[in-house]
Amino acid sequence: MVVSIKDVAREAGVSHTTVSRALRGSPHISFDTTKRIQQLASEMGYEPSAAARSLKTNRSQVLGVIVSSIDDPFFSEILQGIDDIALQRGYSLFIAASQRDRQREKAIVRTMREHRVDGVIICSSPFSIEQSHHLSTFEIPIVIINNQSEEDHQYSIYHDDLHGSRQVMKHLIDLGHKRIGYLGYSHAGRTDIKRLTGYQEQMKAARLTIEDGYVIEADSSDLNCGKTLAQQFLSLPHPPTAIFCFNDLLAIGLMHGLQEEGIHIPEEISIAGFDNISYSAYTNPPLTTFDQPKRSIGTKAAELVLSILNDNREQEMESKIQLLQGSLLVRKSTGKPGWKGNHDQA
Amino acid sequence: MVVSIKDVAREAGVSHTTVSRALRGSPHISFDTTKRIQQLASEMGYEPSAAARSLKTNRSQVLGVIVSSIDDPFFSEILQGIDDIALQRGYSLFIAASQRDRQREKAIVRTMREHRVDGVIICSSPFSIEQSHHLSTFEIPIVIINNQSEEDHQYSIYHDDLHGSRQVMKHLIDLGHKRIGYLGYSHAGRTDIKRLTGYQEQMKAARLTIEDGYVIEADSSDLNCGKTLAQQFLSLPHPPTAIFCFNDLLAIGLMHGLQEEGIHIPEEISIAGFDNISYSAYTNPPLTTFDQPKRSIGTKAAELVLSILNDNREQEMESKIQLLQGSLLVRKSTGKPGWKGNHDQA
DNA sequence: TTTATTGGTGCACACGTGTGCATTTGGAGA
DNA sequence: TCTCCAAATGCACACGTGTGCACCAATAAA
Repeated sequence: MVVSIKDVAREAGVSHTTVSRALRGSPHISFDTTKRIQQLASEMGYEPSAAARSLKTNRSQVLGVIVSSIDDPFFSEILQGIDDIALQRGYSLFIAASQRDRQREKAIVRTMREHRVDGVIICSSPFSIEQSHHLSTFEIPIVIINNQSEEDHQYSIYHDDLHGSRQVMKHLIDLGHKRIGYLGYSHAGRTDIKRLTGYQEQMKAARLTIEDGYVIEADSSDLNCGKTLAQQFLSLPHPPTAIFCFNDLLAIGLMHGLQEEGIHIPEEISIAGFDNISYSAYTNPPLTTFDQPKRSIGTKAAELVLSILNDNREQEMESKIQLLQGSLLVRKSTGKPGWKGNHDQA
Repeated sequence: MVVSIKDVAREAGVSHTTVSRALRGSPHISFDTTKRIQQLASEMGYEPSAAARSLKTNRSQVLGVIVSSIDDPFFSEILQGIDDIALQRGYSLFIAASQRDRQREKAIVRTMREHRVDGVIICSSPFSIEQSHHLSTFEIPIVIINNQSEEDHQYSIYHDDLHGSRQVMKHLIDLGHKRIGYLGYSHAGRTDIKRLTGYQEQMKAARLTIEDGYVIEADSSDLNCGKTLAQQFLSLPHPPTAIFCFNDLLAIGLMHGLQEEGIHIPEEISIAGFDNISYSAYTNPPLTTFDQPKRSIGTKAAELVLSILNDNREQEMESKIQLLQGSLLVRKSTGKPGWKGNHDQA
């Protein structure tokens, strides 16, 4: 049997009002009564009903989180960050995976609206604008992580992809590479563009030419697209001696595909990833990558939503966009070109 | 402004009762009215308040999911399975990570009780019994995935670890290995015992001796405990020629540690994992492992909770325990012993 | 015309909690 | 003893939804 505030009241011989106040520590209630009721409620196993409270207060104490996919290690680390803050501040999380499926997105948004979620964190590459508008008309604060769409959003957390991309490219160029390829991910709008821009910019700055076929845009960021992509790079007239990948998953897949073709990494081709998911320290060779502060991104996002909720709304209405920076992580998958003799003619 | 059932009623010129019935498709309301009101509600952007409904119906349409850690790839695949069913059946998910921390567990259970979650799926290795009792006194149906504690739980989904462990061991023995080690995970109670049992049983059946130090129990299942463990195995008087690991994360970590010591896999030592997380197909060499049907485990668990909720309670009170089987997945990390000459004396 | 029936709708209350206002109680001051 | 004040508590309503029951109107049956 679920015990309500009235049950406690009956047991304590007071009105439910008194119980309500005592539990919330209202100054109108005498110290003795407060203590006695709190004690009793705890003994009776009372837990306030979030539903009833939320109905009355218009606060659900729930945050919605939308990711593209739960089992993408990149997202799950961000989720951990969000989870930390949420639990600590007494919020629960609705977590749902959009799977980049419009139908699912609609269902998710509907559910979150029904539950009157206090805020939403979107961390899903191509989350449709129309759905987020749908949310915002409900006056639900939304924070977008690494917003991929073209238009800016009022509250966002970004990772500084341009900076990261430059670092990776500088590293490759410093090693002496001249023929560098880029493996992108077409469904990641803005992020892919930033990383590609850094690539192009640094190539230009170093007066290196981007040959035809050096830039490939994958249409999935799974591990398993490595094989075909490897062959695409290898079949070029002058295959690159280094490939900068949009993220670690693609890099690992590509590395695997290249190794299956008998290519030695980094002796013949250097590979660099991006994001630093936990696996990439354990690949063979360990992957050089850019360490994006995923956990911080999660915590910052959660803190931002909560601050929007709790701060003075009027005063804080200016938009808040935060830019976080990571750092280059050099491991063993990158090295000087031609360690083992370069059998292609330049 | 959030629109309520009353706003719709006012607009439609009927009572809120009629609106409530029309939206739920009650047969008492005329077809025309029903259609008209549904249309109007949709135009006005009405979404029923889950809080109010839940208060009245005692159903929150929310399931709680407790995992040890969100960024463990094993759990996240199970989560995907749960998420699929939940979304499809109109349930939302509270997902929380216990991090094997008593304090967090308490907070999670409290939050779930407050929200009057309809059911809970526990998928967290060492979730304390005391907390799940705490939940069950609240009459919340609980399904436990791969229950680790010693006492059985009424509703559970298990993977057949004994079967799996036997398959892996048979594979190693068939390859001709005689000196086989086992790397376990001490915090996984029952699961570790089952896998270890399969190991011991098959060793005995093949009349192989388990030398001192062949069984090591790690106290973490992270990737990064590989190095020290590798040295532990290598420093044995007769190092094993094959090591069966409790799960893929440990196997990958160990493989990495061994490779850092210059050991060739599988030529010098064969490594087998367990679970088949997505990454294990992309290690170098690709990992031989046992494919646990993680997604099915998730969907079965979700379906089980929901069936407990919706079926006739009285009739279905018998306990339901399901046992799912996976299949062996032979990749490249296992091979015949002594391919490259075995420099240890037997 | 009256009565019984049925389909359609509204009234009023309930769910559990929070809050403005009224009420009670106890004690201090006159 | 009476008055006044403040501290402590209870009453009643509200939040948004669902439901038993009563009500009304229209039609069929008598």
